Amino acid sequence: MSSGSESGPQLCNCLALRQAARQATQLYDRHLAPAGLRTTQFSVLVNLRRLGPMTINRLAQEMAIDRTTLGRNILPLERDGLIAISQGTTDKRRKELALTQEGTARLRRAAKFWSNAQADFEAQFGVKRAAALRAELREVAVIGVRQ
Amino acid sequence: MSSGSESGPQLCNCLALRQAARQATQLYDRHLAPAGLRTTQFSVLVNLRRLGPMTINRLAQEMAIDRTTLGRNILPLERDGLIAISQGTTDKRRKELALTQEGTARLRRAAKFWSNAQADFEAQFGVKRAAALRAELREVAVIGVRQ
DNA sequence: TGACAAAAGGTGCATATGCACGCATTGTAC
DNA sequence: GTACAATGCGTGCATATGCACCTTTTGTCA
Repeated sequence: MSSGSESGPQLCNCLALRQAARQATQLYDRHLAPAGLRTTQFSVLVNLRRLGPMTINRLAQEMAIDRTTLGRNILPLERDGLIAISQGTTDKRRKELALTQEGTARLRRAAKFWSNAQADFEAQFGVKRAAALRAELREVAVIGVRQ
Repeated sequence: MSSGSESGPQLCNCLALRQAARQATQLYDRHLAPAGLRTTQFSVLVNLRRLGPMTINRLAQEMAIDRTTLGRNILPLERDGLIAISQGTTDKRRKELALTQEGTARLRRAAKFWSNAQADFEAQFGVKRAAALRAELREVAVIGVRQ
């Protein structure tokens, strides 16, 4: 190959996405640390509050994450009493995830830190620029859904 | 908060980045699978070919990845004989990573699949649009470096 | 109703990620 | 030359990620 993978200025879309995601995750995680939550955990709680109780499959679809990954991500949250997992009544296969009171409280505390992280990010990257970036990233996420 | 984390259209930059990175990773990994390489592993090999033999710290810095993460990522590559790890002569702390012949061969095989992945991605997202996105993502990665 | 497809979820395996902490080696100053 | 900082790397711990494969439970249709 004359090599399409030479990468001074990073030609691989996937790599560029992963690097950026790693850096952003570190930034947000640092901010969220005082609340005892990781970025992923925070987003699980946020989505449960936003959409109400629901099953693992549904939430996974909502978060564009693999079902089995989410199934494991929620375990620490249950262990810490932030969410409750109950078996479905009509459909015994289902497991309903619901935010607990403690989870709600933790989420409230964490929200402040998340805002700080978001502000930190956007102070460096630009508010409008970030909004535009998110719009593009949404399109990228959709690509995956179609596969 | 009146809630900055409501996320129909995803307001969290970090989450947007992670979701997009996950989807892209799945796409690229599917394409690279026949070569027996993950996206991360492919990029390690690419960087070693591009920059020549070097230490873990140096490569980690080059790839904008945590040193300890990279230290573990290279283990499967060494196990499979794609890279060689040798102790430094002048400085005994150092470990030099180098592409082996087998690694070079594997990389050559994988390059084709990577091109397919890249083409697949850009056919859906747009070539110029992808280039613009990468440029923005590079800026995001730089934010992390400054912390 | 009995066979079979479809859906919800779990598990094993392998890798990816990074923080806190520790160990050995090297560089530096006095 | 010795104390001490700095550097290069490893480990323990916890979480994140997803594929292949499996079990249980529902839905469907003849």
